[in-house]
Amino acid sequence: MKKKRPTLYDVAKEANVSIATVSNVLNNKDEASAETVKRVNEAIKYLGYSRNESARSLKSGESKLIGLIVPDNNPFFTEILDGIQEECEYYDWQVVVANSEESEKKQNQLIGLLSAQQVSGIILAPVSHTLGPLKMIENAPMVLIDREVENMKLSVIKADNIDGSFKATKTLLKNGHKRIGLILASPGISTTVERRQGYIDALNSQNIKVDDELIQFGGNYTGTKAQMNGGYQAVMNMMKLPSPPTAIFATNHLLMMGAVKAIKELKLRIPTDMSFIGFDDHPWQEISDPTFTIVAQPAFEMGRQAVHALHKLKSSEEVISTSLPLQLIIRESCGTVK
Amino acid sequence: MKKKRPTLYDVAKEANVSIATVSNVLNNKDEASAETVKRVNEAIKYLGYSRNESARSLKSGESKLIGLIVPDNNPFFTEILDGIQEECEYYDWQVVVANSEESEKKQNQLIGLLSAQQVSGIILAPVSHTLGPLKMIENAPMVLIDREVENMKLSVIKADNIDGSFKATKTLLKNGHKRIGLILASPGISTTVERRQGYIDALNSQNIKVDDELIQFGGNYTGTKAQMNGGYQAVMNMMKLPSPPTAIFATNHLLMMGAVKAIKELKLRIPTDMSFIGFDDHPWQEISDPTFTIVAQPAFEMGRQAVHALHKLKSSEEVISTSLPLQLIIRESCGTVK
DNA sequence: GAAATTAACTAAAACGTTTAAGTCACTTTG
DNA sequence: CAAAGTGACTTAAACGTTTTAGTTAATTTC
Repeated sequence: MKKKRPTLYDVAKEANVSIATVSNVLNNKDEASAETVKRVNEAIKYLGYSRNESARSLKSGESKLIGLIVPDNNPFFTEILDGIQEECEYYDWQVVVANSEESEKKQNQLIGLLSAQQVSGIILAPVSHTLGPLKMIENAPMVLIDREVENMKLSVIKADNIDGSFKATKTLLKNGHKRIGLILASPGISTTVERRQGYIDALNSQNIKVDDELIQFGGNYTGTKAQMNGGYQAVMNMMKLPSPPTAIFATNHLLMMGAVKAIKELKLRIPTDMSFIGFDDHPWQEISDPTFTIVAQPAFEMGRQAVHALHKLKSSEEVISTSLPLQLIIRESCGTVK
Repeated sequence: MKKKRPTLYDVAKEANVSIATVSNVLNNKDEASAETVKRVNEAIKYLGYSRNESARSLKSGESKLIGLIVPDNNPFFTEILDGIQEECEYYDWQVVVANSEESEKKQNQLIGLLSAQQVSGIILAPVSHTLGPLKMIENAPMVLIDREVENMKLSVIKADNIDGSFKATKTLLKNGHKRIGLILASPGISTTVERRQGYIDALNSQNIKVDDELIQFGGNYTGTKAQMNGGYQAVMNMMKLPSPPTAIFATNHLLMMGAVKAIKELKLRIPTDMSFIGFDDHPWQEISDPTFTIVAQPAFEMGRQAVHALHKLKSSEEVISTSLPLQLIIRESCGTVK
């Protein structure tokens, strides 16, 4: 079954040199004669030798792995992963993907497990506003993605949520809506705070009073089903109000699906009876009926930049903070108010 | 920035014992007195010690990592990843996720990189019918997922594609359809072969002749956009036929979306003008209008079972082959023929 | 033409574990 | 009461690399 892999020593014996020379050849250290290089390379090929990265990483204190900790394997983070993988190819890193399931305890455990693996760095989408005992983050360079934490100067690659939310809300306002329902995820993460802020800023800019009953948190629970259900309940709650909203803005993909489900169940038609703006673009939104206006996140790019930031952090201790612009894609789901 | 982590040696010094004793305590070897165990554990806590997995894996020849190689980061494989992660928690493994982008060359490279990392095993969704030089697979135990390869007795966890496809086709036939368009992915993978077979079996069972023009391969290209486009083109081609299909069966998620897009562009209504069955269930299919009848794959369960099969393979050299049943979920998208 | 430099190597230590093989002071056994 | 065990340790080797500090012979320098 599992054969013993050849080692440097085997190659050295085959090529009649010392293991140091083989190592030099492998690392292009330019200290061997052309003839020796050739002989060593032939031996490597003949034996099918490849490095043992465990040994290397023991020696160097660092593996060629980076850790990615996401709170959920949803399409948004999958696209981020895609970007991360693409950029990692350049640095010759592999990605260990772990799921914190929005649990702080699990997140901290995972940070521990990953740094035990001697990962070269960690890309983290934190589950809350704060990071636990700093001890852990001393072990591996860390870059935050999508979400920020308070009081720490860490590199973070995120979206400009305030602006994205502002633009979406403004669009609804321009279409004449005065009562706009906002469906947010958990209040414990920075994206929620920012998306709420953008909404409030937009209302303020038109001198419309913020009605807290129109702001619902649908993401207090974890897991796909629960988040969808959060969006569903949020709509149900809002529509029971004496003066229900004429438009709804759902600030993530799962909340959006739950919300649309509720709207459908209530036999309200989009955009005729209800205007709707969602978050996170996905192909199906282009083919659904109606097609959905959404705030699109540059998830792939975020992934790429996070890897880049990690590398920067490692090579020059430089802390990078980027807010990438969000794009409002107008489709059919928001009309003018009746 | 990066602090040196304490080692066994530091703990040993702190607790006034040898490193062997510390190691024994760490591994619950039951060779130390209760008092010593306590002292060692205190030292571990005090110093914030945790194992260096690189050293362990150098010694043991095996890391606590497993590799997952997918051809694409799509929702299907993401759900598989979810299942893999859940099951890995039990075995205390972490998952390195790599993307072969449906390229055989890349796939083989990745197998090499992962086994260089001394992964405990590899879960692979192969990009073609054959596996390259066997040399590679001797290095790490391997379990195939979703797709099979020829002439190799490897563990494989897959879906019963023939039956799933048979059931879907049969349903369309029962509804009176005689010309059913089939949209397949790349002919180079086993799922395509099987889904085609199920379709043919169903037609044969009703004595309906197979028309090759109704079988389109939409997945010869790689990448999300390209696959969707493949589905789109497939529909466009079929609808140009003198006698176009009255129903379409798209055999994966991306092809389905492309196909629906084309149908929409052609101003055909589902299910009034065209019946439709898709593949892979996703929440949006429940809220779209119409809702879609689909063949659902137990992706999460496949992930779990793959990890389990890997463990079985390692512990007892037992090769497991499983075909999990597919479920046809009937919704609104397929009606009776006019 | 002796001293210094260079090219092409090699020997050995080190990274942090695990483990086989001791050691030593006490029991236990027959 | 000598032999054999046992409990609680320790020593040192080994895993496969990288790297520092040599070594040796050939070549350059003045």
